Amino acid sequence: MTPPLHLSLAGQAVDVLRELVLTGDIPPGARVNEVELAQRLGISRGPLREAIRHLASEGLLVLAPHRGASVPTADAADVQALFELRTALECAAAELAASRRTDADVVRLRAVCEESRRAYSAGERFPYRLDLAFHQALLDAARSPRIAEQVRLVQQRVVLLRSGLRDDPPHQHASLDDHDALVTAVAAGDPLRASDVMRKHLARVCAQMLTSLA
Amino acid sequence: MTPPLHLSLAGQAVDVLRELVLTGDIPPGARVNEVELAQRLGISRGPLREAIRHLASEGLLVLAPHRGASVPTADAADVQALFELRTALECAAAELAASRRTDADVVRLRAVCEESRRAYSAGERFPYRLDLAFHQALLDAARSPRIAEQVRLVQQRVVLLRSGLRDDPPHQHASLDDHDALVTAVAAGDPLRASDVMRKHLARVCAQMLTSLA
DNA sequence: GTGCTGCCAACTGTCGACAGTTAACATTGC
DNA sequence: GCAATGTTAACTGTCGACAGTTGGCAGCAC
Repeated sequence: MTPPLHLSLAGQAVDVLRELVLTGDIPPGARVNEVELAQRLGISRGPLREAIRHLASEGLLVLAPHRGASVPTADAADVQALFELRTALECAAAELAASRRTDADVVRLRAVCEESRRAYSAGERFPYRLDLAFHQALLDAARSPRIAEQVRLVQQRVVLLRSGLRDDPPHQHASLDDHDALVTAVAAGDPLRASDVMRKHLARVCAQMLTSLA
Repeated sequence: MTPPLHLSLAGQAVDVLRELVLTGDIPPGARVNEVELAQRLGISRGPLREAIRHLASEGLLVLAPHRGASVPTADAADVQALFELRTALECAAAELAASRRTDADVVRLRAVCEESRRAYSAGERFPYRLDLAFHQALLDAARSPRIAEQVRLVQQRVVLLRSGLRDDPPHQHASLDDHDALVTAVAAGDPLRASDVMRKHLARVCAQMLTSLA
């Protein structure tokens, strides 16, 4: 049922390598050996190099001349800069979502929120998977393909940052409330409030990430 | 005086090819023949392919499997989506600039505005070069490297769109006023107004671009 | 004349090998 | 012992060639 979206070896290598980086299989700071990884993937260096350059353009790898690629490590300034970008994008998305949402969008957002609360009440931690699902649902409601694409890339970098953090934070309840408030603002068609709630939500997430970093 | 920032052939090819696309030397819709262009640049296909993929990641080329790269053509929906992204980014940049600007930033912004008015009064049209310089100065004042990087990429796409448009628009005086209003808001340290002015400015530019397209 | 079928040229995707550079190690002089 | 220097191994940057696919063209049937 899942058609091989990428027929080319380079395309497949992008997917595999992205997973290797995001799961921490290749940890931040580690370097990528082209010949070794090419053998491991059973392909030649050509397609692998294209995959490496592609992931570098997504920010999942950094390139140094004659020194190859490595997984980036982030300091506090990087986190702040990244969240400034994320805030710009997702606040705009929240505004647009509040302006353009359909009933189906609201239903979907509410469903994700409820599932999140169920999972949280069930004693488990707030699954990050559902957090991503919520933000994705909001992006769908915004109907702005380019903003959605950029948010996807930024979220990927955030996932990479999280992979370096071991302790899951205690702010999950606040995030659940933020999401609910966001849905309320979007459902009410209130772009300003949606943007404002999103801004505060991301400020909290960013602050928590900065403390986890230190 | 211009140090070869990219020693590698691939890096040089990126610069050359980017210029070929942005100047319209390779017009929108045209396809890129790897062997032919490689010979023309005096390099092999390997580095050129890397350059092509890089520009594709910047949105200056689109790739079709087994059909190579071509310069993208944009319709009204593309322009709108692009300007939604640009608005999200530059409004955030305007906000940050209003919060973080130094006296030197304000001086620089005012200088660019005055030079623009001088050039406009001199009978010439408002040089697009100075428009870019203004937005660049604003980004410098915002001090958000990731937002600045993304704006740079979006502006590049806008330049590509403009290359397909022959008639320069009559809204230049309005843009000059917008820029002045923006500087005033930034100098006053008023993020909300800066963002609002920027939003309206970009809405005007976008609308004008859409009419030029039709 | 029209539609289909098979061939063909052109181009992209991929590979293996060579050349150049970097960084680490060993060596030498002090 | 320490610093500077020569050496070497490993890795990246680059190249030319082969294989597979795509789209167009000619030829044939109708």
